[in-house]
Amino acid sequence: MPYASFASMPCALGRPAALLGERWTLLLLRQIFLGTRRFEDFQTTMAISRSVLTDRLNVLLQEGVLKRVPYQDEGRTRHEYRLTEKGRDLYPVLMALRTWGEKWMAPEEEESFHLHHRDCGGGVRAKVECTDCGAELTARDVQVTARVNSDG
Amino acid sequence: MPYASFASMPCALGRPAALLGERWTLLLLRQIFLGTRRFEDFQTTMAISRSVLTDRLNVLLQEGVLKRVPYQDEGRTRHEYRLTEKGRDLYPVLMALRTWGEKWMAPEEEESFHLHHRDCGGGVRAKVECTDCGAELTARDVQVTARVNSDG
DNA sequence: GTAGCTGAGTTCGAAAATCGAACGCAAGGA
DNA sequence: TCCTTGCGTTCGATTTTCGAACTCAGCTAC
Repeated sequence: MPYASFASMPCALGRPAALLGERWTLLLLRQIFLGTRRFEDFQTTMAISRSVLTDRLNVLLQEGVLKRVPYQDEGRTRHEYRLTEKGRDLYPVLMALRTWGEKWMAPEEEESFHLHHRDCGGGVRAKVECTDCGAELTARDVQVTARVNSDG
Repeated sequence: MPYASFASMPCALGRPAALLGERWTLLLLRQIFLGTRRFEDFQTTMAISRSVLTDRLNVLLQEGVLKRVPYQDEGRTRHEYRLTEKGRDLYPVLMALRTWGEKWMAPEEEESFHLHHRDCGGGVRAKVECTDCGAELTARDVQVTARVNSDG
């Protein structure tokens, strides 16, 4: 099975994992959540090759994570890449990565940007909870039950 | 900047994004959370090439996400790959991916495996919350403030 | 002891992905 | 008309990945 065919695997975790697990895609989404919207800015801040950047943007457009939005730049029409609702909904994924990174990959008190709740100024944290009782869950609290096939 | 050098970028989101954004790594973690622990089983269930599997396992070992644990198999000692505490802490990342996948990438009522809270049987969901007031947050509720440099 | 089996890699040539530098192009402006 | 800018495309060189074969250690059977 080539890597690309995971895009059609029957698993609600596997498909996103394959999509976002392509090289550059997570870093690209990070940059977008930080506010970058233009081809040129992605290319210079990430130092990604232009052809790969084109490809990754197109994949995310096709998946409906991004959309191209026209805007006026000194009288002429240009386009920028913006998150769709589907794309904005990836926020918990990025925040979960950041929460993990702060706990396990931060060398010291480094913090290149700070996030806080607009309303109350509090910090931001990803967590997993039970939809029923509301308890916060870890891997140990969750039972996996296979439904269709063993590779889930 | 080659892709690999993101491993040392000064960003608590960028470093994990670069680490888990390597091809196969997210799918490998998914497989581990589903219970796979042995080289041979990874190789056959994921259809990844053996050399790349070796490389990805070694990276995760080196990062302290996985550990090699000896066990007895018909009298002889073998090793299996298991999550460390750091690795188990990636659970919210995987759950955030799955929560997103169920909402946005599920073709129908497909569900290849089911997750539920051991104690009460409820469903499992990732979310982002304010550490202060406890409110559930979306990207729009969060303010980003640069600290060191603009590329975050 | 020696032949076979199995899990866990390693090796290596072919194919695919990525890089980086140059090129193309459309829409203004000078 | 020529210049600039943003946004790609193209293409040869390099790096990754693939896939099949090979190695090796520890057992089992004979």
